[in-house]
Amino acid sequence: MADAQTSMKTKVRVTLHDVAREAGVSKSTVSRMLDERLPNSDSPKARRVREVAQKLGYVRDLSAANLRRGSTGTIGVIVPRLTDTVMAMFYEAVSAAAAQQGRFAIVATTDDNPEASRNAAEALIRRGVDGLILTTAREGDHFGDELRDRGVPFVYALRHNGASAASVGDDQFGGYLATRHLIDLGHRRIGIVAGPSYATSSQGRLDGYRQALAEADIEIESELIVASTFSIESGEEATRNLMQLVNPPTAIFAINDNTAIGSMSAIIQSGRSVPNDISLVGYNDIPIVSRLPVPLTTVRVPFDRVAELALQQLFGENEGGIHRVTPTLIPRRSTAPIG
Amino acid sequence: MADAQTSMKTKVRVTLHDVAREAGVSKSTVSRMLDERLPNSDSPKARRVREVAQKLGYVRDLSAANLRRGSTGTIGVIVPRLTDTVMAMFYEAVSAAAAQQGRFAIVATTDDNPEASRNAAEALIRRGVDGLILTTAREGDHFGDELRDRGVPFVYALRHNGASAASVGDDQFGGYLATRHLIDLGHRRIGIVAGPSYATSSQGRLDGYRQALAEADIEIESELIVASTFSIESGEEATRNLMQLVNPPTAIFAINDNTAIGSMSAIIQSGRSVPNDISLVGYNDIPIVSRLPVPLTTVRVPFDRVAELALQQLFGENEGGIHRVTPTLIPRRSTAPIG
DNA sequence: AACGTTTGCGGGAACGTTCCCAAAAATGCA
DNA sequence: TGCATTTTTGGGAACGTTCCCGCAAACGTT
Repeated sequence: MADAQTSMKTKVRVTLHDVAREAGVSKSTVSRMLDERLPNSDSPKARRVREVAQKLGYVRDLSAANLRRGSTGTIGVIVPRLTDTVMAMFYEAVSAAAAQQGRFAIVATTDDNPEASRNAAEALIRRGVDGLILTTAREGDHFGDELRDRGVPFVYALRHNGASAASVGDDQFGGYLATRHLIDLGHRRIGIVAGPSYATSSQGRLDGYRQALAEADIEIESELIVASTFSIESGEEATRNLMQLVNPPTAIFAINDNTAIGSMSAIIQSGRSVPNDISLVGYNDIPIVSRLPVPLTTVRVPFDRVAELALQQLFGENEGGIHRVTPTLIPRRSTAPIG
Repeated sequence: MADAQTSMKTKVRVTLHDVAREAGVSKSTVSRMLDERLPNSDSPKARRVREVAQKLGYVRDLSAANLRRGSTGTIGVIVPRLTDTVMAMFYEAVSAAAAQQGRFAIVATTDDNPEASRNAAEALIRRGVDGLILTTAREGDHFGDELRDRGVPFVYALRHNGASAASVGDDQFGGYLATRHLIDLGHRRIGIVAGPSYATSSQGRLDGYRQALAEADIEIESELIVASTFSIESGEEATRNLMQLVNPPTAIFAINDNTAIGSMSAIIQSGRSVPNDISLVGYNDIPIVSRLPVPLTTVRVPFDRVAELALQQLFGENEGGIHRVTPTLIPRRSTAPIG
């Protein structure tokens, strides 16, 4: 700190006023010329101002600008945790999409705890975000109403609560794709690690599973549908149960890649192999799964698209309602024709 | 948006002035009573002010406060990518440590591109961060000098550049632990997927490897040391090379968990098994590796400690220099006595 | 009781922008 | 050229805080 004080460069902040003086115009003019929201003119005066600003190393003080403008150009993202690669991917997508609009995304985590979720939102709002993207929707979640009452723009993403505006992947279609793929490979006895009942994402995928089976005239057996969370352990446990059935499935659709990794572990521990004994499909295509010893067949969700849509919904160009983005199946070595 | 406008609550901002009026004191007093940096008194007047503030739903306008205070209480973190779970863990640790100081951490990614790194720093500085934590140090990196000249406080983390202040794990010791563990299990022919030469983290771990071998009077063979990046693919490729040696190693130390996952893949593809044929050690203990079919022995780095130290270095309570945090070995099933 | 010393409080000037508004300059048209 | 209209410009008032400073009240000490 002492260093900074005594450094050569007198660390005086270059202000709008300095630029104005140097360029021989008023600060209002400079402000206008440098306003990134206006189409920037190329009149000689404008050029000159920009040049001078550049030369003096002027950077707008965002605190001051925000205060005056009454908005911060910041959007808040709430995720359960960043160590869940899906959430990291999504946040990066939001961040990129926001940057393209000249906005900045900041993130807070909740560890899937509704209480912490409220705190996180509070922290972000205090920070003055112009809008909130929530990935933590639960079934009977009224958090959105609360935000609406407070006048904070928000949109759900990845999961929805059935009511508020949301941008999500088409989970039912994704679930359909995954299951259909297994059916096409000849499997008739297909288990599903079904995820939690509170999340619309897992429910949607489960619906897709049912739809595909119904379409192929395969009876839906409840013993093949095992609830779980989104965690690896949970996938492992659920799959262990499936493996212990008198008549175990020949294929498994896991609700996401994490649970699929757990599944794979359980399958191998039961002395079976993927895909020879059991075919396995995951969901999300997180980077790691394509590099596993047996690369995982999975469903890819275009998160950048989901992020874009969410932003559009936040900032008006787009209607409310629930927007769904179409996922794609990525076939890999973990699925094979029934042997 | 129309909704927000027409909502019941006239969305007038509650300001310091309103609280002052309601409580019958001046705004200076309110400001003082509500200043979180001062020890908050419990005089009757203070109580009253807090009470009124609470009642009116006052929240300080951070833009205004930041403008006046000249600092934002925000610290910027620059990471290559958040989809690298190590970086996500570290960022979460920083975020938590910052919260404890009443600060807020924001993050920008660089995709390991020095150019993008500069942009990221620029964006964060524009955002008015009080300090920067960089995880992207490279060998002859002069970015730090640049920041110093501009008077921006910063500290390197996880990797360092040999000169500037940094908070890192003790990589040499970690590398020693990993290698020593393999030696203790009877291995004498130990390969290393050595990571890139530009990062002090991988270099340190490699030094630890050498140290352990030297200590055990095992000759260091250059064919057992294979450079790589930090990626899964790279680990896979490096390990493939090791497997093709006339006299392949009986154990491998991979520079991080990602490369270890790649390694495992290559080992299995070569028809060998972990740990029966080859013992394998990773580094970082990212959540997934404990859940792999064969749980991975690895070295755990206390990221919360690293984060704390980094913050201390940023904000003065701590000297510059390079602070090292001691890692621990986490033995799991991927390592076994030589057969 | 008188006098320094601390403590608490309020007025008001910053902080660096943006944006309203009135005035000036440039433009168009007859 | 003269007048109406558009565009550009600068002055100055916000935005909501914090913090300096002066004053009054409370406190101790002799």
